[in-house]
Amino acid sequence: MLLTETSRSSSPLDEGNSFLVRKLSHYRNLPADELLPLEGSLQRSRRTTQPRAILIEQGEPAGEICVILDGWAARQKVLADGSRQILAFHLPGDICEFNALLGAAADTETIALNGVKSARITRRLLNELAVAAPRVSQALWWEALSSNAIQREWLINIARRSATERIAHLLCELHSRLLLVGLASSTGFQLPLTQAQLANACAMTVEHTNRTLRKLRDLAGVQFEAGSVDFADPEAVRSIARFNGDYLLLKEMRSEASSTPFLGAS
Amino acid sequence: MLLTETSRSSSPLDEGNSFLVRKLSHYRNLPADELLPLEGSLQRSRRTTQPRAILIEQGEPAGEICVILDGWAARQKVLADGSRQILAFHLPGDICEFNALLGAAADTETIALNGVKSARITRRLLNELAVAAPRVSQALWWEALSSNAIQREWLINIARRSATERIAHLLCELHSRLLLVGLASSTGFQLPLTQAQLANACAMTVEHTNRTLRKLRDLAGVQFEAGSVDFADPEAVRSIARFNGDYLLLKEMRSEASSTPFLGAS
DNA sequence: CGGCCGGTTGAGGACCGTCAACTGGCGTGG
DNA sequence: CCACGCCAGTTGACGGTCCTCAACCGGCCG
Repeated sequence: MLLTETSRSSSPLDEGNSFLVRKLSHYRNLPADELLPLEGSLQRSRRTTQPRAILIEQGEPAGEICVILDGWAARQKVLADGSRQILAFHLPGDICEFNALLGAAADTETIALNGVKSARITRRLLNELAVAAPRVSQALWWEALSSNAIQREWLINIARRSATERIAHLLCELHSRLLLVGLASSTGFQLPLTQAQLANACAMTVEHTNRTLRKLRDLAGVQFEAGSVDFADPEAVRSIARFNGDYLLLKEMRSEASSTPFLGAS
Repeated sequence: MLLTETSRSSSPLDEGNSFLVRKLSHYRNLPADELLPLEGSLQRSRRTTQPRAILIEQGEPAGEICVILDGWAARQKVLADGSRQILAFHLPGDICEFNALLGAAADTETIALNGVKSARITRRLLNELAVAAPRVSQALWWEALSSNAIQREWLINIARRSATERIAHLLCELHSRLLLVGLASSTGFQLPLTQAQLANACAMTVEHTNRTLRKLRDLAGVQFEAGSVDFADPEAVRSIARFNGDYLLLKEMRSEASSTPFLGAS
């Protein structure tokens, strides 16, 4: 069965923070006392964004990063002709706009795909975590690496794979990422995307995406309905996609990787 | 005329460091005394790599980053079938594998395209710079942002542009980046790439790349010969590519962007 | 000399985009 | 209440961009 946020939050304070914490804990063992400052801060900076509304505006020099507590977001670039290209999907537990920490204006915009609950991590908090919670700090930066690796894999997806492989690969990636935070079963997950958004992310037309989805259903029994996906045979889908999830960097960090990146107040 | 490294190095100590320093100085005004530790370190860690040889091996958990002092490199991912996809070109003054700082094993390999002179920046040096040379440290991290932005733009290039636009856009990007370090004239630059490498980076076949280059020559007078490119009409090429270089983040950093990222020793 | 590599050209076809039309669901407003 | 419009999804016909396969050229080097 598919887990939802509310069905698994244990305490009021914990509510909504757990996806990020759960993911970070996969990277590294994190003692509870190190997690408290992060969890508290996320709790205090919660906000809600409506579907289709802008979560992070282009040109916004934030100086803080955005954590998706619940819901899906998409990072996209607005092109000269007004069209948009989706560059990344942000799922619960993901961190958006790591580069905002340097004070750079975002050259992309991030929109909410469905109702999104988010929170912010300030530069100051990151500084404090680097000293007071080095393991948490490391895990956060590991997350940034993972995010870059996903960006690179998207390039490969579009550059080298056929339409069928491409869609299948994206679905496998989303499945793996959602599994990590407990938002997928072994054979399916909630997918709050229209075919147009799926098409955009895969650099295809809507029509061809539609036909490709049909093909995936015929080939591997992939079911799309009512905002959810079900893999009748997950291994078949991964095989079609030639999916290898190593790039997600999900395997545990070597703990002797003793660098603790943090931001110093200047 | 095209400038070469040797023709513009002023002092022996300065030799080969100047491309990085020149680029960083575009981001931010850097006092000479802050630059000394960086320049000295680069000087001490110089190494040379032969054409086609591996500069950074896949799986290598470096803990230090690599600076291209001279020559071109390519970051590429080896796929399951043994083929490779080029993800980025690294030009003189560029920094490779920023993620290596966290101790992550590289999931890509970086090869030298021609003879490459490189140097390393250790985590320890970055820590010291963050304290002793905050402006240099900021500029280095700004460079990392620029590198990520280029990665995103490559996705857009492959996702949304036709073959002609795609090649033209890549050429415009390389031109802008080389101009920044003084390695291009207003109408051309040295291009140490085979058509096969150009094709790979643009996700096209060699044959179609060849025909596209011919088309670019017919449309905009772009000349390819003997490892160099000449734009008869640079503005025409940019127009074909719909090139807008804002994503390169070349405009000067706001100096009130007062975050000083650095790595703390743990 | 022969082999290899990079570049070039041609013919044919596949994959995917374009254009067009139609469906069903949903909310709005007459 | 139904009419209407809009949006997401679906299907078909057609065409173009780009890939595949094949061949050839010139330069370089052993």
